[in-house]
Amino acid sequence: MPKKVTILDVAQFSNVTKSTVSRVINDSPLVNERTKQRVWQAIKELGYTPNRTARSLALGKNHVIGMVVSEQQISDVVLNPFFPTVLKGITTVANQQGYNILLLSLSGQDAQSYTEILQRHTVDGFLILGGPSDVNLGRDLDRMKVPYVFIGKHDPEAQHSFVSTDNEEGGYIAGKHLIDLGHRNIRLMVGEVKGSILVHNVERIAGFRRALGEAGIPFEDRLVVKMPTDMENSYYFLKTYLERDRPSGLILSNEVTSMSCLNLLLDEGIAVPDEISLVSFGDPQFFRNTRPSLTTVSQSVEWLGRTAMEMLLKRVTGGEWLPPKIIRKPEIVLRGSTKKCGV
Amino acid sequence: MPKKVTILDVAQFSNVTKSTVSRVINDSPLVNERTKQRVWQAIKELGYTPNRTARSLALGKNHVIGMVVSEQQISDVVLNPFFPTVLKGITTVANQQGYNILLLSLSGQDAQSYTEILQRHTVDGFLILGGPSDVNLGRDLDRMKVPYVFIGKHDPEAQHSFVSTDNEEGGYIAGKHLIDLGHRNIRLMVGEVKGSILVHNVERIAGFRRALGEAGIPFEDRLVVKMPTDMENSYYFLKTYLERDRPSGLILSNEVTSMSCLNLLLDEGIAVPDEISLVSFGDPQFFRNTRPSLTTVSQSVEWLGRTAMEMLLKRVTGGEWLPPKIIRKPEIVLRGSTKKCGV
DNA sequence: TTGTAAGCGTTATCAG
DNA sequence: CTGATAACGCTTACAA
Repeated sequence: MPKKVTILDVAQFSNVTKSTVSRVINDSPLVNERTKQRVWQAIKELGYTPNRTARSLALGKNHVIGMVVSEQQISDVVLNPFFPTVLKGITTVANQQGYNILLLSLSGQDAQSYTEILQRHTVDGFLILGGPSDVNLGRDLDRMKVPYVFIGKHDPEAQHSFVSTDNEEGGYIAGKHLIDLGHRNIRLMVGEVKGSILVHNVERIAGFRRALGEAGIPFEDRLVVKMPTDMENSYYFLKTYLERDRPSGLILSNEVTSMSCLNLLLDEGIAVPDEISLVSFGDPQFFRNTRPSLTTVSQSVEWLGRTAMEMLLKRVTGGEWLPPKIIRKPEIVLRGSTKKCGV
Repeated sequence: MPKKVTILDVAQFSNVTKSTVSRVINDSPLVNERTKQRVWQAIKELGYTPNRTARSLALGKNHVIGMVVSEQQISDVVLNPFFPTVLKGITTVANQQGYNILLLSLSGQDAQSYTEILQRHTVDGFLILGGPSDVNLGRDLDRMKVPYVFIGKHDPEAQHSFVSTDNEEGGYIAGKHLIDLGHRNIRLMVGEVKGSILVHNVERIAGFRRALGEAGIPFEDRLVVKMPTDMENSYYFLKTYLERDRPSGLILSNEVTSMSCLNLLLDEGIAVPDEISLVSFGDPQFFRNTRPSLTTVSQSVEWLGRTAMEMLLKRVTGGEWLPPKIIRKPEIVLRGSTKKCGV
C-alpha cells in the first residue's frame, strides 16, 4: 500500500483545517483563491488522494454499480458475445458519469441469496444480467426500494424495471422473413434449460405464430423445437434432428446454437442457403463474421447495456423520471444465409 | 435503498452494545452462547446486514480487487474470447476467497494516469490486463508498494510481478510444427499497434527464429509480417498480401486475425489445409469451433486469470511467498488446419 | 463475558 | 471565507 496521506496531513501542511481542504477538493466556490492554491500545492506535494471508502461512508454513496452475473453466464462465455458486448455498453456510460462496476456473482438462485448479496455490498444500484432468477425478485427489490434494472430476459407481464428487446416482434420478423421468401416448412429452435424454455423464447414463439397465422400456415407444436444450449450438445442434437426432419428454413435463438448449426451443416455438406435457410437472433456484428454471414434479428446488445445503465443512473442520482421498462424493436439484418425457397 | 438498520439498532434490540454485536457477527469465541443466540435473533428480526463500507474503513481493507482494463480491450470484445475467459479464471478464485472484482477502465496510457486511478479507488490490489501500458509502471508500483499482477503481456527482462505464457517457446513450437510437416515457406503474422509490435510477439519472433535456425532455414525479415489487429482491416490486409506472396504455412497471433484469415481463405476459395496450413495462438476451445478447426498454440487464458488472482491474493493477505513471475509453457493442440506440405 | 471509548477519513452543519 | 464538531457504521484495545 502507498503510505497513506490523509486530508489531515494536507490541512496541517497548508495551515488550514480539514474542512477547508475538503472544500478545496470538492471545488467549493466559497474558499479564497489564494488558500485554494496553497492547498492544491500541498496536495501535490504530499501526493494526497482522497480515500473513496471514507467518502462513501460520509456521503452514503459509492459511485459504484453492482453488476450481477450468474456463474453460468460467466462460464460459457467463449463464443458467446452477449456478456462482453453488454458490458461494453455499460462501461461506456459508467465511465462518462464517473461510476465504476463491481462484479457480483451469484451462487444460489433464489431471491433470498440474491438480496443477501445485494445488501452485503454497498453499491448504489444493481444491473442484473439475464433477468430475475426468481419471479418475485423484482417485486421484492421494488418493495425494498433497491435501485435495479434487469437486462435482457424479463417477464412481459411484470411491472419491474427492465430493458429488453421486443421478442414477440423478433419472432414475428424472423418468421415473416422466411415466409416472404416462400418457405413453408420452418422450425423455430429454442433453448431448453432444465426442461423449460426461457421467457424470451416464449414471446418469440408467440410472434412466430403470428407470422404463420397471417400467412395462413397452421401452427403445430412440432414447429417449435426444444434443444440444448451449449456448443457440444446442440451440435449433436441438431445432427440427429436433421436426420429425420429436414425443414427448408431454420430460426436459431442465439450465437452458440447458431455456430454449432453452421458447423454441423458444413460438416454434413448441407449447403446454406441453397438447401436450408438460416435466421438467427443475436449480435449482428458477430454474425457478420461467420461464413456464410447470417441473416440476423438484431439484438443490439450494446444498446441494452447502455440503456440499462442510463436508466439505473437516472434513478440513482434521482434525476429525471424514466419509464420503468424500455423495450426496443428489433431489426432484421439481411445477409447471405437466407434465399428464396426452392430456387 | 433499504431502510438502513445498523449495528446499533441490533445492539439496542438485544440489550447489548455494538461491541458485542460486532463480536457476534465476526464469530468471536469470547461471547456467551446465550447472548450470541439473542443477537442472531435480533439480526434476523431486524434484517440487519453489516455495511461493507464502514467495515472497510475500520479495517483498512475492502476485499475488492481492481481489474484494470483498457478501453481498447473492452471495445473489440466480440469474437475475442481473451477478456471473458481470463475473467472466468479470475472470478473463480475471487469467489472462493470472498473477494469481489471492481472494473477499472483506463482513459490515458501513461503511468501517471494509471497510478491516479489506482489510488483513487480503495481496492486491495490490482490485476492489470494486457500488461503495463508504460515501461516504468511496474517499477513505480513496486516502489509504492501497490500489490499488483500483470496478466499476459510483459517485458521478459523485467522483475515485475506477472503471469504469462512462454511466448518464445510458443513461437518455437508453432514454427517447429510446420517445419516438421515439411513446410519451408512460412510466415509469422504479428499484430501492429500504432507502428510497433507488442512484446509478446517480439518473443514469439525469437522462438520462431530459433525453430528456423535449427532446421537450417535462413531467417529473413520478410518472414515476419506486420498486420492490423482488427477484424475489418486484417481481412483486407491479408487479401492484398496473399495476392503477391503465397506461403505454404501461416502462423496467426490471435483469435481475431485468425478468424479474418479463415474467412478470407474461404471467400477466395483457398483450401485449408490443402493449399495452406494454419497455426494460431489463442484459446484452444475457441479454435475447436471454427471450420476447419485450427491447430492451436494454447494460451490457457483461464489459467492465466486463476493464477494471477491467486498470486495477488497471496500477496494481499500476506500469506505464503510466491515467485514474482509465473510463466507457463504453452502446448500445441493439433487439429485440422495443418498438414504435410505438398502432399 | 461484556461495556467504554477511541479511531478509520470524509463530509456537513453550524458558528464565527 | 474558515474553523470546530458532530456524524457515517464498524472494529478493537482497554477496562470492568
